[in-house]
Amino acid sequence: MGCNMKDYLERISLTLSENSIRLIETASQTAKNNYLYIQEAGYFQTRYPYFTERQNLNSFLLVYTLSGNGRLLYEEKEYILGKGTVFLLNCMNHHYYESSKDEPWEILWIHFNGFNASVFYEELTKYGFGLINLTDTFMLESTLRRIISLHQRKDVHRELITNHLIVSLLTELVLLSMPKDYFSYNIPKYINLIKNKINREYINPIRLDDLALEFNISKFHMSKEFKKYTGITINEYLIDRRISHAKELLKYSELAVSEIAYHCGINNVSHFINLFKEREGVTPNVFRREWT
DNA sequence: ACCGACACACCTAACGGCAC
DNA sequence: GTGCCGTTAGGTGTGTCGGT
Repeated sequence: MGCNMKDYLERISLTLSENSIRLIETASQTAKNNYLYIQEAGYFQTRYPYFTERQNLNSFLLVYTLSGNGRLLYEEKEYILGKGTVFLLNCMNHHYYESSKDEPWEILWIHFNGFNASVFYEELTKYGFGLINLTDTFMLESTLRRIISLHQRKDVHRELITNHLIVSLLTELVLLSMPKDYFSYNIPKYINLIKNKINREYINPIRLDDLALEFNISKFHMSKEFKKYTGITINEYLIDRRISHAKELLKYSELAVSEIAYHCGINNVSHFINLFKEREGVTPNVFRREWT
């Protein structure tokens, strides 16, 4: 091995209690190609001088503190790990964590990887890396224990179930880590009013200038805020609504494509076909044939 | 919270292809 | 030929970045 940046680094001091558990797994090819899968998992009761330092390991590490205190260094910042905190690391990045000197540090942890694992990590760190503090830790703790138990028992279906468990666990964490702004109670009123208007009136032409005028707000600001709180642009929302209605008419009516376009507020057939194909991958008629 | 500028997605119009 | 579906090119409205 050379000495370039890609080199794997690991320094460890394992100071563990006797009832600690470390499971090392070898996932099947199916799991590696299609699932989120466990590489290692365990329950550690650690005490000083327990520590781990690593870099360039192709794995994600989730650690949940059951009790005691730990310390984490990641992306040049220090974090104190108390009871109930969770963190998720990309082990390619340099990281160091250790048990505190004062009291034992008790943790549940999983090293995982797999299809789209990085998507969850990126989603979770979209607004920067941080510890996650849970008010209700029951789901997380029981899920981690169940994953460990599945692998201890060598359960026949462990890979499939573990995939499901990791996905739902990460989904929960992503939702919890979202900034408060993204929850409904902080959404400006006019965002929902715009949505309602589009839902009611998508058959008519709807222009940004008119919306801005109606809600007495700058067009630019309105566009930006709508995208921020809904994840899509106003026009995209409008088109989604129209295409959804079109799909319903294609499936459950005998109307011609040109008629359907008109009924959905798109007064130009060719444009309707373009939009439909772009979103559904097939033209309206092909879609109709596939569904009837 | 608002605005200017610019890239680009959207929309329109014109037209080609196909079935009848 | 006629009607309907689908493609394409070019003008225009929209989204977004960066600034106030």
